[in-house]
Amino acid sequence: MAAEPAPLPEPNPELCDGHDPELSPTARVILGMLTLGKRTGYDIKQLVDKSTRLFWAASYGQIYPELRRLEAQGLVRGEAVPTGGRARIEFELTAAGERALRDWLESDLEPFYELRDEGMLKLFFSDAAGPECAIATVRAMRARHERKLAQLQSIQEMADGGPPGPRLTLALGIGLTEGIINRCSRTELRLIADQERE
Amino acid sequence: MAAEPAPLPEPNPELCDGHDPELSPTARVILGMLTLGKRTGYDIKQLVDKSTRLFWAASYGQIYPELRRLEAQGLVRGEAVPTGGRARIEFELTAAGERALRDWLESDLEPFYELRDEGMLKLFFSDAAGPECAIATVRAMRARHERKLAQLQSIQEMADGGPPGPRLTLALGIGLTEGIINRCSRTELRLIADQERE
DNA sequence: CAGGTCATGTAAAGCGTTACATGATTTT
DNA sequence: AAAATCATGTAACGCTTTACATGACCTG
Repeated sequence: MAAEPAPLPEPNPELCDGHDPELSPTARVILGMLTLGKRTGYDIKQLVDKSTRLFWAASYGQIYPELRRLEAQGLVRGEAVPTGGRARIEFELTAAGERALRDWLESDLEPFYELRDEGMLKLFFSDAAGPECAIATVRAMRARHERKLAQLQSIQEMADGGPPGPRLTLALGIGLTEGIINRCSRTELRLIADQERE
Repeated sequence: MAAEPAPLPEPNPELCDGHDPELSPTARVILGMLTLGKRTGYDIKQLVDKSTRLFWAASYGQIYPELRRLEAQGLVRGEAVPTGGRARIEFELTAAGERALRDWLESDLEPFYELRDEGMLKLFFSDAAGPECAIATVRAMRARHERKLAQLQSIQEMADGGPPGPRLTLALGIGLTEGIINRCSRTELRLIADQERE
């Protein structure tokens, strides 16, 4: 079984210094968003919420400290650009930052993937409750993904004229979500049929 | 080693006011797994790794303290059942635990859902790297889900004669994963075609 | 008798959200 | 004048993983 307790004495890839101590999760979105131009922490958060949020979120409490760290590492450069009396710090990628971003994008390390789906968990244990439990759960799952789909479709025009990366990602996301909704619908119908057969 | 000298947290930190302070995330899997009968913390971890892990994980560092907390809340009951000189504590649901589990299963609060997919993020930013980046990324995504599918199929016999909840969940999971793989394949082929057209 | 599995647990660190606190500017 | 938005940031808390530590039992 390929379970967790596999403490292989893995040869440390970071031993030879002079190279990136690996980007932290939030650093990846930040650097990525900065390829679009100079942004403030606030801007980055808005962008994330409008684009990657459904598969990669970030909060202020994560973004601001991380920007500081990235600046200390020389991967971004911040410049105070106040608007009137309003504080404002615009960040942009440095050459090292661009390199780090490309290194990450081109690395073939197993990309991180994590799903936490309470609906599936409820379905799994649904035998411990009444027979409508499974149906309600699947219905809730479908509803959530339908909302998600609507949201994705609503930003499609925005991505339309843009670069291929976001366009592709959106198209793939829409496709995946449609597939999920279909599966949920089918499961739901089958459950209802099963229930009525009794 | 008998872990008695350890500073047990206050026996009654929870108010005994007849209202559930909502199950913590890990508590949900634990209570659910205990519907299958008496289990040790170790057993629960094995079960999670073999069944729900792909959409709901749990680690020892979470399970053991949570079992203590659940016992303090009166939702589970632990009994020492040593095998020879080997320490062993089997837990089972109490009536209150069963009630809490049902309450959770039947609650219609928005179920938690969170996805963190580095592959999608890479695809989103793939314009900042070479044109093979997007292809490699989608290929890696497909590969991961193919592995996941194989794993799901490998446990299908195990679930076959069992209760409907796990069976349904597995079937849905397999369907979803197949859909994802298909989308990835199509995206991949299209990217390759696009690249060759130049 | 070595190596794997069973079984317990703790400590530290990382990642992340939430809530708070502050104040300026813009919109209604 | 109120409300929303822009913009910064911190502190507290919660969840989870990782690494560690211990030891008994089982199998080859």
